[in-house]
This record gives sequence, C-alpha cells and structure tokens, in this order.
Amino acid sequence: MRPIIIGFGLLILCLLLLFRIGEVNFIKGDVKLEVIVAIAALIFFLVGLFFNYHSQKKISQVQPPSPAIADTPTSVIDYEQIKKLGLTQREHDVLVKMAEGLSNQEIGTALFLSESTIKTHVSNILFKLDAKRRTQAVQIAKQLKIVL
Amino acid sequence: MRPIIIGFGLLILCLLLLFRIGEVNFIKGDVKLEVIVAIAALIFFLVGLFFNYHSQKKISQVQPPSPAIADTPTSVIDYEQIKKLGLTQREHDVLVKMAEGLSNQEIGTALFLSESTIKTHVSNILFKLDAKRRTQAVQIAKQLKIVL
DNA sequence: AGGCTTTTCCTACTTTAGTATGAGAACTTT
DNA sequence: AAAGTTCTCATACTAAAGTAGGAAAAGCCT
Repeated sequence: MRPIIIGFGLLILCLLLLFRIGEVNFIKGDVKLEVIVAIAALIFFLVGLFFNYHSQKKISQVQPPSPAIADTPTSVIDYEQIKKLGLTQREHDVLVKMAEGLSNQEIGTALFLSESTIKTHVSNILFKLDAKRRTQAVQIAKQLKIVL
Repeated sequence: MRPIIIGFGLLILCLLLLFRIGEVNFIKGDVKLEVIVAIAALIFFLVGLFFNYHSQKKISQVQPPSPAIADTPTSVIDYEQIKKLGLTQREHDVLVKMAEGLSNQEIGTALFLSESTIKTHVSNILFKLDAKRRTQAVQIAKQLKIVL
C-alpha cells in the first residue's frame, strides 16, 4: 500500500505544481496554454492507465473466495485445485492467457510485464502442473478445471 | 488493432478540441486556467481508465465457448466445419494430437511419421485456422468443435 | 493416361519456448 | 522490524516450433 500512497502524494504535488506553473506563465504569457494542457492530459492519461491496472490487480485477487452459493455448475474454476497445486495468483493469470493461445510476448503486453517475467511464470507453471510444454499445461489445466 | 487506432484518432481529436476551447477562452480571459487544466486532466484520466479497461477485455473475450444447448449432443465433432476450412484428414489427425499437448516429435511417433512431416502439417493447419501458434490453433479448433 | 490432391520428407533458417540462476522490490505475516 | 512469499526482470543458453521452398510417391477422377 505504501507505494500507492506515495504515488498519489506525488501526483497531487505534481498537480499543484502544474497549477502554480500555469498561473505564473499565465501572467508572464510566455508559455502556450496548449503545452500546459497537453502535459496535464498526458500525465492523467498515464495515471488513468496506472490506476486501472492496479485496481484490476486487486480485484482479481479478491475473486477466488467469493462463490459460496454456486452448486458446482458445469463450468466453474476449481480454486481448491489451484491451491492444492500451489499456483500463485499471477501464475494463474498467466495460465489463463496461455489457454487463450497467446505468446509469451503477448501475455507480457496484456499484463504489463516483460517477456522475461512471463517466461519465469510459465516455467513455474509447467513445473507445478507437471507438464513439458505449454500446450500440455493448458490441456491439464482444463481437465483440472483450473481454466475454462 | 483497428479499435486502438480509432481510439487514438478520437483521442487526438479530443486533444485538438481542447486546445481550440482553451485558445478561445484564453483570448476572452473569462475562464481560469486551473479549470481548463482540471478538465483536461479529468478527461484524460477517464480516457486512461477506459482505454486500459477495453484493451484488457478484448484479450479475454475470445473465451466463451458457450456450452451448446441440448439440440447438439454436447460434444461432437463438426465435420462440416472441417470441410469448410479445407482441413484434410491427416491435418485433422495432427490437430487432435496437438490438442492433447503433444510435441511435433511425439505426434510423429504416434502417427508413424517424421517430425518434418508433422511440421508441414502443423504449418498448414495454422494457415487454415488463421492461427499464429499451435496453442491458438487448439483454442480455435475447440471453439469450432473441430476437436473435443 | 494425365491432372489434381494428399501425403510424405528434406534442407536451411528464423523465431518462440523453456531452463537455469541470480537478484532486487513489494507484500504479508509474525 | 525481521522473515518468508510473491512478483518482477535479466542474462545466457538449449530446445522446440514454425517458415520457405522443393520434391517425390500414391490415390482419385473422368
């Protein structure tokens, strides 16, 4: 939580600074309004991306323990199985993308991670699922109801 | 990738529009700079959220295999589909093995063929299914009921 | 018999995947 | 605050996968 708080703190500071600069330059009139607006836009666009990225991460972590009503309908992820295999949240995320047929590079892009990181996760997944290839891992994962 | 291009196009339009408004108000001098910057920031923050949200949805949308309802006996190979795609018998054989998570070498052994031959078949399968990787081909094949 | 498709196989590459190892940052738990 | 996990990323390889292009044998069709 600390980094996020710090991040938002800096953000607010940034915002205040922008306003300050904006005001000063507004008086002096030597910097185009467009530039200020553009900078603000860019910063907040990135902030939007960042914010959403982190909030989604949090959401995907809370999901597992929620389904208490379901009477095991045809297709539901077996979280017990995941726990039993020792798969972590991130590994499961990667596994889902793998099952969609994405390459390591594409998974990295989708999850905002480097290909190296994906390779590490994939390697761990293969080990934990006792698979030799990603295709086999997907096959096993589907049979174990780890992915849909 | 088209949606992304369109998205950025709209984004740029939005930006230009903002500048236009900014300039007009700058001349009239009846709106505070802070307000403009704040609006720009807010808009692009939302755009950031929206953009990220959609890029993530797109990727995970390929999933729903929609468990066919009653009329089709839950799981049967759609031979019409196979014919439609121009897949030959041998290619389908290989596709099935691919879906089981076998390597090219293993498929070759299973079908009494050389690895070279399997590679040729796999390459043709990928082309006919419009897939880039075998994992993707398997995903597509399962959705199209070409393999179980 | 000649044309067409399928199947098989090869060489020579290019590109992804996967392994091994190490390491730092972040989060959780104690 | 210290310890254990998880997550991230990197380098350096090794091993599969996939591409391109060619080629020959076998079966089908009319």
